[in-house]
Amino acid sequence: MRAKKAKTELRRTQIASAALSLVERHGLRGLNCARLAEAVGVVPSALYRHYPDKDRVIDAVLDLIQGRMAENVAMARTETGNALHRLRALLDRHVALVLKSSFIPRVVFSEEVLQRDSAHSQRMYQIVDQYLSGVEAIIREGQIEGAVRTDIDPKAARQLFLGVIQPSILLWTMSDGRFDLRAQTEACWLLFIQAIGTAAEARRQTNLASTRMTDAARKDQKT
Amino acid sequence: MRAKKAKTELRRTQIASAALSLVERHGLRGLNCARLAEAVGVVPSALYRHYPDKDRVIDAVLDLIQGRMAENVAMARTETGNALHRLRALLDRHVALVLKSSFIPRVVFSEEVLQRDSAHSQRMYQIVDQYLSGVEAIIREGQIEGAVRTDIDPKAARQLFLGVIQPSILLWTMSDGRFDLRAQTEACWLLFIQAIGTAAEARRQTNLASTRMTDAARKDQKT
DNA sequence: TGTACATCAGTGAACGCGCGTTCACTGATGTAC
DNA sequence: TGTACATCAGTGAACGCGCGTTCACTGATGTAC
Repeated sequence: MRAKKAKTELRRTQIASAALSLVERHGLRGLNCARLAEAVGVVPSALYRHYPDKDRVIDAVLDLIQGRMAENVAMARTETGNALHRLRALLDRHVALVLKSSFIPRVVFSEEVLQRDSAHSQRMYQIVDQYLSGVEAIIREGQIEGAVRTDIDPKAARQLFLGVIQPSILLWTMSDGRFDLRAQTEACWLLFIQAIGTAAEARRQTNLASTRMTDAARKDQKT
Repeated sequence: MRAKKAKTELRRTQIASAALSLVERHGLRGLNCARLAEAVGVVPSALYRHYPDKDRVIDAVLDLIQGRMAENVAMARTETGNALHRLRALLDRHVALVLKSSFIPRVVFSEEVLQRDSAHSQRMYQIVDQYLSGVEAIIREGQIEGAVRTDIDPKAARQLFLGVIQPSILLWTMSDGRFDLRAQTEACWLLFIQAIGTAAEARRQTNLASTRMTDAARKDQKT
């Protein structure tokens, strides 16, 4: 059956978002021309009317991913409460994104693209760097607000923020569900607060955490 | 030219270590039958006299990798000084391994294998878990020695230890050398110490770090 | 408003590449007598 | 100790698969007169 003709501008966005969807669900490995064409509703060779090659499609996917991550940061920054609350909100969003079975953070923070093609490495680096710039901005605000210690290096802190999430995602991916992603990031977050929070904040967050834990336990008993 | 015949037991180890060497230098992507056979000095089909398929070769590589990482942990644990020194030694070994252009840690702590085949995920999980068990053991020793706070969760701490290294390796890989791996892990290590070290140790390590930094600066001026 | 033509998105067959793997063979090495 | 045979590692050609990509074509859509 012949697909209805569509303007190339429309098709380009259709292809890009279909590609993103495939990547979300199956990782970059799951993105091939046959599947992509099927998702769009055309034949594989038709893709070449709109993109010169597959790498340009991947570029488009990276653009969309960058947008989503920027959105996550932007949303977190609108949260009420102090800088640590906003950081925590970003962490939760990140975890939620992973649990929503989205491959996006796995793709960005893994090395899937890197080895295949070093041109995409640059883009990836830029995306991660932009994300971490957002983290750093929140941390600096925290230093002004008095929630974050002023004697710590914001560059190091933004790096370690990623360290709170990334290893947990890794192990969660490997473990096939046995690894408790939420609990582990929660535990690492607590340590992170001990490292960067002012003394008062560190105490406050520890108390908050134990509240969250008993809340979760109560919820578990109910269900 | 016909290769000299060799006992299959010998060939098996030759193939495994040639495969490891390829993986070290080019990642798992760089491991294919043609290259592997060439490295061993036989023809591709000859490999099938010794391994039933490529996945069994990868298994052998994972065995070797597990050995290397276990060795790293074992060596670090023989270091003099307290638990934080030993942990720091392990961190240095890990970074050194990466800088020695070895792909090993990248392979293990990335998701390269995972998506291709979930059978290998299990093995990877096991390897990482064993590594982190070593880290956890050191942390618990630290709690007994009084170098590590007793009110922190060793499970979380071992996770965050990985978080000190992994994101830095990621960015270093992407950045094509622009990212300073040593400096960044050093900075994250300092934060990590703030999180898990007892108050006295945290102060001590901060001082040590500033000494290391001026040492490095002096060294830089010399060269 | 209708006709003639140009444009351009969609098609299906085919290509070339890299890859893991098979298979009938060769010939060196080891073993039994 | 020498001969006959079995074993088994190495060979090269070929296969099948998945993949990205090309190309001559079709036919719908838009445009000029």
